[in-house]
Amino acid sequence: MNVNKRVRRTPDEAKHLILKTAASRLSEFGLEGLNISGVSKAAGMSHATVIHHFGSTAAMRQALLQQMTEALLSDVVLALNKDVPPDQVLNGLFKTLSQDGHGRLLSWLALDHNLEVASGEGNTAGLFKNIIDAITDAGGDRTDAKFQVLLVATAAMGLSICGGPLSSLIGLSDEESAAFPRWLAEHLETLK
Amino acid sequence: MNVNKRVRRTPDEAKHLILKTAASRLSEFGLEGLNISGVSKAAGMSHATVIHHFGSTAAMRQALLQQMTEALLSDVVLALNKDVPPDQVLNGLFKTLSQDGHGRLLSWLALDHNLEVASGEGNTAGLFKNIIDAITDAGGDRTDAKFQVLLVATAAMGLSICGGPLSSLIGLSDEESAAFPRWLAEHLETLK
DNA sequence: ATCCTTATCAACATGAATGTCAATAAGAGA
DNA sequence: TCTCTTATTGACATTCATGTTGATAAGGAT
Repeated sequence: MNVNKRVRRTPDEAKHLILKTAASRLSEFGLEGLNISGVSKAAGMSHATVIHHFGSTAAMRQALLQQMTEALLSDVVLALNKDVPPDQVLNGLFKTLSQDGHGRLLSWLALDHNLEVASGEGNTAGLFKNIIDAITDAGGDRTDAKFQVLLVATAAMGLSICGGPLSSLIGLSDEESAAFPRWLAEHLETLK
Repeated sequence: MNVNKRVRRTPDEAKHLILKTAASRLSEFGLEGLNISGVSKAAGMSHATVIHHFGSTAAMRQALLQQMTEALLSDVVLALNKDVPPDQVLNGLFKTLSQDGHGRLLSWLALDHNLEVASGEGNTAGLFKNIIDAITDAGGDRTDAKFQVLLVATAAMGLSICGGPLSSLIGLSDEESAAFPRWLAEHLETLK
């Protein structure tokens, strides 16, 4: 028979394992899967352990969503910093927002009012300002630039949330769906 | 003192009151506010009454989401049936999807996998086909038309979910935000 | 080896949500 | 007025998630 050997992780290992499991459950079951009992069971530990490391369910949620938010911001910054040609800024923003469930994260944050938004202390506003500056520098009206950013951001979010079902409803083949970002990028040029 | 007189509603009245309260709580607290105890308390009745009329929490949710889905489809059909000029089809679709929390409804349905989608038994696909036909009839490539529909639908959803926060992050004034749909409609023309 | 920190867990207590049941009363029809 | 249907409710049982506590053991330090 099996002697129940007790595993002992470092605090960092434990937190990483827990957050990894929580992220998996979030994408599978939605926000309602983000509870201590479910996550602890899925991670193969007792729920008391999770509470020991995070303190409460709310704190665990907060930690996961903050981690995801930081990943999102990091990706956005990455997509913009490596001297991207100005005419590719919107394309990069779109691709980033529609990747890795970033759009879904934003939706969860926006749809659930009781989630405290772990916004990057205002530097996100500066981020958008940079994007708009980049577009405007290439020539064009400032309001037009803002509208373009808004269009790209909202479209990327919508696509990230239910792009699959929408594509099949509309009757887009897989190849066509894959070509959509390129189409959008090309036509954003003509918008200027 | 007040003799607690017991109100007696018709089944339809009761169901309408419950669903109305549930809708209010849904928009205020998100999906987690859609439980029997909260709704019954907000509606001023015992939770046993809600169970009597709907049977279970899941059934109540189902009823509400189905009602909202029907309202959404009805609005979309309405926006298209009244001999809309073809060049206004996309504009109408956008306005409809970004109104009345329709986009948020679609997000909830898409984000929460355990919600059985009360889809309109495939007639939604026909609906989109009509839209695309209308655009293509006015002249234009079919794939382009599909892309336009996808862009409009996703943007409307994204705007409906977090248009407010995004607008302020981007630095759009209220007047500018209000002008966005018109801007999009005008520039959709140039996409053809 | 021995000690010490602490990650882990079982057991308990608590509270909230769900669903059941029998009793009550409101209103319609005879 | 009387009867019958049933909407409504309080009380109860059950399940589940949360958080606490004391005990245990894993692993590093001395």
